[in-house]
Amino acid sequence: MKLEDAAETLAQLGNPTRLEVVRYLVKAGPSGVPVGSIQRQLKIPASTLTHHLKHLKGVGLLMQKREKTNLWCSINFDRLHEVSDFLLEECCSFSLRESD
Amino acid sequence: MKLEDAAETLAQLGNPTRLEVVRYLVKAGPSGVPVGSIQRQLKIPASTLTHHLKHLKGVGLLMQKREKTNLWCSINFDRLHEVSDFLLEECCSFSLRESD
DNA sequence: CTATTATTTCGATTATACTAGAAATATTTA
DNA sequence: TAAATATTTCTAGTATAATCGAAATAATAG
Repeated sequence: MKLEDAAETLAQLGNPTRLEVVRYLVKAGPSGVPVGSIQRQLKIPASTLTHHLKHLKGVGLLMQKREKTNLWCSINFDRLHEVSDFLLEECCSFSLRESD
Repeated sequence: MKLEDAAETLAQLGNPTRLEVVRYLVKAGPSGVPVGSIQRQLKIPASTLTHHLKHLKGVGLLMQKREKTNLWCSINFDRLHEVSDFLLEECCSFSLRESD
């Protein structure tokens, strides 16, 4: 994962509202949840939510699938792992080398 | 780790320049590196760098220690782990439950 | 004290993000 | 077609962040 991509993804996760959405989607599991449910549960105005979902989708953290009138949202777990891996790979190599 | 704190820390990591600094500090290891070295190596203007270091320090990712005229900077590995753990703890619980 | 090197503060510019109400669009059901 | 529900677009106000040059402030060495 390139630094720029990691930074962009981290930046998107860095907004409290979006991180809350991400956490909610994670709890919802792989099957996901409709936009409207997120909106009602987290009490986020619809237009604000759409805006944030667009951001999450933009960095590949969000997957969407339409079913009838509902748009189901689910987290891209792989992508989430990529980001945490970026931090861990880059950062853990030295954590056991206290001798330096 | 509270969601707000995690979000704030992720946001700070979400700036390309800061993430580059973090990566550089990680490579430098626990002993750290002076501000001036970061500045010259990554070619970041001094005032810009100070600004970003303040941000990193603000969320506890950066530790500083003065030695003579040099201010040595090092990464707080524990804090870095807290953030990645936040993502992993909140996010991995469902990654094995594809049956939902 | 003076010079040198290191780092920070100040100030200003520019850009981008967050938020949400109102209106528009889409999709299904009756 | 009309009504109901779901989601998005439009628009705009407000706030905050990124950037960096110039000047100011340490801190040490000579």
